[in-house]
Amino acid sequence: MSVSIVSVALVNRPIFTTYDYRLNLKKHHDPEKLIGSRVLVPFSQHQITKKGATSLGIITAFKDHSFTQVASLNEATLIDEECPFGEDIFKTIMFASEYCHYPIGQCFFAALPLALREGKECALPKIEGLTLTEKAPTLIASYKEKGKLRAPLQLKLIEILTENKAQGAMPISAIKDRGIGTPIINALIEKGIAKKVKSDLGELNWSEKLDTLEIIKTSGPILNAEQQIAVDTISSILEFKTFLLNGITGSGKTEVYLNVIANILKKGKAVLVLIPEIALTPQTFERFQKRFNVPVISMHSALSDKERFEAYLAMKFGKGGVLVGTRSALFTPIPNLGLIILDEEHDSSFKQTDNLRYHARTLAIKRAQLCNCPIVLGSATPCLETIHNADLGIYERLDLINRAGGASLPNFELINLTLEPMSHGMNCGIGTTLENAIGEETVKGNQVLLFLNRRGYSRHLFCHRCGKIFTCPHCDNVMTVHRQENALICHICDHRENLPRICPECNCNELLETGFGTEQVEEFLHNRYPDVTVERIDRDTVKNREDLEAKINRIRSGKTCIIVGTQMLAKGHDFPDVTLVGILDIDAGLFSDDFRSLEFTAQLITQVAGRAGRALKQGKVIIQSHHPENFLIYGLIEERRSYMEIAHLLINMREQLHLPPFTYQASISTNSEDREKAHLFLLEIMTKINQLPEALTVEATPVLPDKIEKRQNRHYFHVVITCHSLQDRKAYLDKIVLIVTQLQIPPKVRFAIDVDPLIMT
DNA sequence: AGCACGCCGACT
DNA sequence: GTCGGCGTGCTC
Repeated sequence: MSVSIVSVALVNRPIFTTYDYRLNLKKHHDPEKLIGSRVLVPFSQHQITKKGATSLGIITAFKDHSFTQVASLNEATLIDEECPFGEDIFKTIMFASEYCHYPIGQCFFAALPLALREGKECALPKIEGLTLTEKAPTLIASYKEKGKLRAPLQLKLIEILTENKAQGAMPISAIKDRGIGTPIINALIEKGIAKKVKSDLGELNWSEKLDTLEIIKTSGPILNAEQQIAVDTISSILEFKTFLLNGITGSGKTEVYLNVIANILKKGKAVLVLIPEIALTPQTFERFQKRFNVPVISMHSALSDKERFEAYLAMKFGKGGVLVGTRSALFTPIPNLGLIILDEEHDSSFKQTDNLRYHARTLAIKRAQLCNCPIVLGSATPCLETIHNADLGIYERLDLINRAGGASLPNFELINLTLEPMSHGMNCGIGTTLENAIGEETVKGNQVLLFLNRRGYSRHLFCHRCGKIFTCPHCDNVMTVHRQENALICHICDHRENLPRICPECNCNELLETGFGTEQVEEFLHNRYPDVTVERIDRDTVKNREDLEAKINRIRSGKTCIIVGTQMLAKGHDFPDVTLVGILDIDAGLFSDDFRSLEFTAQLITQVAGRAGRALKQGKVIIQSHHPENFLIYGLIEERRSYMEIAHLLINMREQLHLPPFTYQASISTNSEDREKAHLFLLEIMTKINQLPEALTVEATPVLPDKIEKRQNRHYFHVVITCHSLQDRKAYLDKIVLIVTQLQIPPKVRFAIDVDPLIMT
C-alpha cells in the first residue's frame, strides 16, 4: 500500500478548479487506470455536520506534491477500481471543460448517466449462473463408483456445464432453455458438484464470435458509383480523419453509412451514430436494426434514466455493435470504437444551449481523434464552418450529386408574389399560382407539402379601439392566438390565457389579429379544398414521438392529402408520394439581423424542397417571395445553383464581414429576475477585463440586453466577443473566468459563457 | 451547488 | 427574549 495525492473534480459543483486529496493505493491499483475513477471525498462543511458527509468526485490527475503536507490532506475513498468510462471519454470531458470554459465538475455531471452520478456500480446487472465446483471431477467419479449418479438429466447437465466451462458460468435461464428444470439443478448443487454464482457473463459478445457471425442480416439496395466510391474511401481509412459526406437530399447517404458500418463491424469494431433529436423515430432506428445481426442500441432523451444506463452499460461491455443516439450519446463508453457518424451535421439540435454548451460535432471530432478512428459528417446542407474546413483540406469532402434509385430532382418555380392578385389565400402566404397548383395535384391524387415555420392561428392580437397589445406577462413577447385551444399562448414560456372576446382595457369587442400560422393555413386549406384531408404537423398536433410516427405512417400510406407543418417535417422524413412542395413566408428569413439566418434559410429551402419527388413521381417545388430578386432566392431557385455554390457565396460574405468561420466568437451573458443585478454584474466583469494591462486582441460588443430582454421573468444581458484565433479567445475567456471567480457571482444571478454560439441573442 | 455563519424582523 | 428569514462567503 502506498499513499498518493490526487486532484479531484467535484461533480456538479460550479467550481473551475480541482481539489487535492490523499489516496491510499493498494498493490493492484494502476494510477494510470484510476484517472477518471469516482471517489467519495469530504468537502466543505459536510464533515462538520453529518449531512451529506461526502461529495462525489472524479480523479483528474495524480500529483507529486500539494500545497500542503500529504498527511494533512483529507482522504478520498475509491468507488471504482478503474475509470468507468474509458480514457477517451475522460479526455473528451476534460477538453469540453477547457473549450467551453465550463466548470470541470459540472462537465462530468452533464456527461455521466444518473446512476454513475449517484455512485452506483458501473457493471452489468449480475446474472444468476451455474458452474461446476472445483471438486466436481472427483465427486462425479466417486458418485459414479457408488452408482449414485444415474439420473440422465443430471448427467446431461454435467455434460452441458463441462462443455460450457471455458466460457465460465452458464446462466440459469440458458440451462432452462435446454429443458433442464430447477430440481435437477438443485440435485447437483446438493451433491456439491455444481454451484450457483452471480456472474456478469451472459452470452458471448458479438465481436467474440465474428468468425461465425454473418454481420449483415438483410442486404440493402445496390449502390450507385458515387455511393460506392464514398463507401470505399471511408472504409479504407483506419485512423483519425474527418470526412464531409455532402449528399443531396435523396442521394442515399444512409445507405453509405450502412455499408461503411458493415465494413467496420466486420473488423470487430463498434460504431457511434449521432443524429438530430427529431430524427430518432423508431423508423430511423429500425433501419439500422434490420440491416445487421449485431445488436443496435438506441439512446435518446425519451428514455428513462434506467433505460439510458442500460444502453450505456451494454455499449461499455461490448454488447452492442452500433449505438444510434442524439447529442449526449457522444459520452457513451465504447471500447474498440471504429467509426463515428454525425448525420445531418448542420442541425442545430447538436448544440446544447444550456449548462455545458457544447456542439456535438466539436466533441465528436475530438473523440474520433482520441480513438484514432474516422468520423463522417453527413448532410445535404453542411454548415458553413464545415464546408470551410473541407475547403481548407482539414476534412475530406465526398460528394453524392445524384439521387439514388432513379428518383429525379424536382422542378423549381419562383413566384413573384408582388405580381399576384390579392386573394384570400394571400392572407396566409398562399398566392394564386400555388393555390391552383395545390388544386391540380390533389385532383390527380397526389400529396402536397406546405412548410411554414410558425405554429398557431395568428401571430398577434390587439385592440382596434384602444390599441392594447396582448403580451406575455413573463416575457417581452406578443402572445400567439391558438383557435384550437381557444387560448393566447406565449411561444417562449408557454404561458396561456383564455382567448379574450372583449378588450380588458376598454371593454370593446373589436379585437384584431395579424400574421398567420399553421393553424390558419390548415383552416384555409380545409375550406378551399373540402374534399382533401389536411394533416398538420407541429408541436400542437404532435406531442410525442408516437404521434409523429402515426402521422408519418398515415401520410406514407399514400392517401391524397395536404401536409402543413413546421420544422418538424423538414428533418429527414421521406414522403414518397409528395409531388408538390410549397414554402410559405420564406421572406421572413431574408431580413433577419442574425448573420446566420441566410445560411439557415438556404438550408431550409434545400431541405424542404428535397422532400419532393423522392419516389419515381416527378416533383415540383414552388417558392414564393415578395423579394424574388434577393440573391439567395434568385440563385437557389431561378438560377438553380446548388446549395454548395450558394454556401460559398455566403462564406465569402462572412470573410468580408470578419465573421465565423474566419473569426471565433463567444457570448458572455448574465441573467436575473432583478434587471439591475444582471446588468451591473456583466458591466462589472467587462470593466475589470478592460482594466487589465495586457493587450487582448479581442473585439467585444458593449453590454447589451438580449433582443428579447425578458424571458420567463428573467432579464438577459450579453456581450459577444469576436477573435482572430482560438488562442486569443481561450486567453480572453480564461481571464473572464478568473474575474468571475474573484468577483463571485451575486445571489440570484446566473452567468454563462457560450463558445461558438448559434443564436445571436 | 450546498452549506453554515451571521445579522435583522415577528413571534410563542 | 428566540426562531428563521436570506445575504455573504467558502470549500483541498
